[in-house]
Amino acid sequence: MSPRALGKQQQFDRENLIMDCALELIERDGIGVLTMDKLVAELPYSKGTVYNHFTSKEDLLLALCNRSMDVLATLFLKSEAFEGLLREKALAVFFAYMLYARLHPTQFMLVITAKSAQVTEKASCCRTDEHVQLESKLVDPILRIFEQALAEGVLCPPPGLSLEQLVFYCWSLGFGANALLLQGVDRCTTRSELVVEKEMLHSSNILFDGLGFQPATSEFDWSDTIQRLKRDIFFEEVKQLESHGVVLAI
Amino acid sequence: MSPRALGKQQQFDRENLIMDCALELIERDGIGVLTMDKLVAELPYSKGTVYNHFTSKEDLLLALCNRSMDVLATLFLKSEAFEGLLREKALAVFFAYMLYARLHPTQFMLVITAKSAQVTEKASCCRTDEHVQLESKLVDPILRIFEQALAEGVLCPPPGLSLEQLVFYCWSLGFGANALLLQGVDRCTTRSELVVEKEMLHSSNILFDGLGFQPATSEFDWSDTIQRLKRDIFFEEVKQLESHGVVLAI
DNA sequence: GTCTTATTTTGACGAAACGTCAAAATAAGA
DNA sequence: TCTTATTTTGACGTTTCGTCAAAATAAGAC
Repeated sequence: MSPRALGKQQQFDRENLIMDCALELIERDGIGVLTMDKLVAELPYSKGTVYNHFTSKEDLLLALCNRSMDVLATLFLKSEAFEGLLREKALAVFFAYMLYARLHPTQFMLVITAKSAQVTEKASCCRTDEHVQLESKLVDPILRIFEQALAEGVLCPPPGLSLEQLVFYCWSLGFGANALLLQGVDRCTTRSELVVEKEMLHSSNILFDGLGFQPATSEFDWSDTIQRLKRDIFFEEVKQLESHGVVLAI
Repeated sequence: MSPRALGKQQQFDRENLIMDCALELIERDGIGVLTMDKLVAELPYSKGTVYNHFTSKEDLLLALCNRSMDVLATLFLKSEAFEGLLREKALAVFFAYMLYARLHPTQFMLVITAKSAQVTEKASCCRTDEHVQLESKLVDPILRIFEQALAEGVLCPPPGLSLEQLVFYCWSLGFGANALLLQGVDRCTTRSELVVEKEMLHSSNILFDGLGFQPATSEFDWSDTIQRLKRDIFFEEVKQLESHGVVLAI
């Protein structure tokens, strides 16, 4: 009597189409100007249909954020699978984070926006649940790398620090650096000469050295690691960046 | 014929009253629910008057953010004036940042909100100018501390890094740590056992060690510095925190 | 004390955006 | 072709933003 429901796949495709369109609008006009009415106007669906998929505008923003986090999680998994020393894998994660921030600046900023109470308060709870799960998915590869490094004895942090704490410091630095650099590129004089990719690597080197992650910066040729990352696992992403006119300074 | 204009002081007081009221509403109901109509309802002024002071809702939010940044800048200046080693002063800055984030969590989060394009796009330009100036005011004390440390030779960072870069790493880490910890306190399992004040200090120690800032963590009793900070220059702030039921874990 | 005039305050109003819901359209099976 | 479960539609009610003409205010002139 009732197999009249929409197929899962069809539903999924449509959600993605809506999100693509929303992202396009945000990239063109800025997030502040995004309007459900405008969105609907550019879509082959009506407002009611859009609201069938997303319970509110904020729900849509968080969905967009989640989709973006999933892309990042994939990059992190690739970093973990990179053939090399554990510290090289950890460096790869930072590199991946930087690549992601440069490739999808709008979506990176969206993560910050989506974290604000303004958004989370109004999003559907299944969407926020999904968000929490994705946070784990992001952190897990880093946790595993550090766990193994501790086990192998190549990571000798100051005593009294837990695994979670170590990962947290990395995450803080990575998030902070990306957030500050992407935001203020044109505005703040203090940052005028800072380039995302350079600072990301310098700061991760300093942090890893501070954590006693072997081999130390001075004992290894990290620029070679970067070249391998660019050539091997992140070839596609780097090419894509270059097609946008961005040539990495490293 | 025309000295009928409002006094500067009077204007200033009223702006502060409006901001106080807005902050109260935000702390009570969340930022997403803040409405100019509600704000006006709780104020002895009319909507037109409020719009005489703030060109838009976003302008008001940025003004609130700026006022808060000025409070933080004062704490940073106190840190710079702290009697002690340069690295102790630098530690004091981190400690001040943490104190501020704990004392005014709403306003700290507001800084993140205010950084989003959503807000900056719609704020008045004199307000955004003020914001840029305040960013400098915040960074300047840190710049001076590091500058002097370099001059005195107690700071020996890896070669090739500029003063600005060093300060930037500190800022990234401080911002990231505060932002992540304040946001996800109740949500993300990864952070469940992390306490703002502890992580702030651990992470700054690691960073400073990585930067070759003398004396190294292992050669000095930093907990004594913290005690002095709590007892001397930040006595008021710590007391205020305790009156809110927060006892620092350090 | 009253009049003039520059300035500020007011709140009703228009525009715009959000989200809803009754009615229309659709499509699968009887 | 008819029935019926489901989806789609877009007009509409509600809320919020920000404006602006009119009213109120206050300082000086006479």
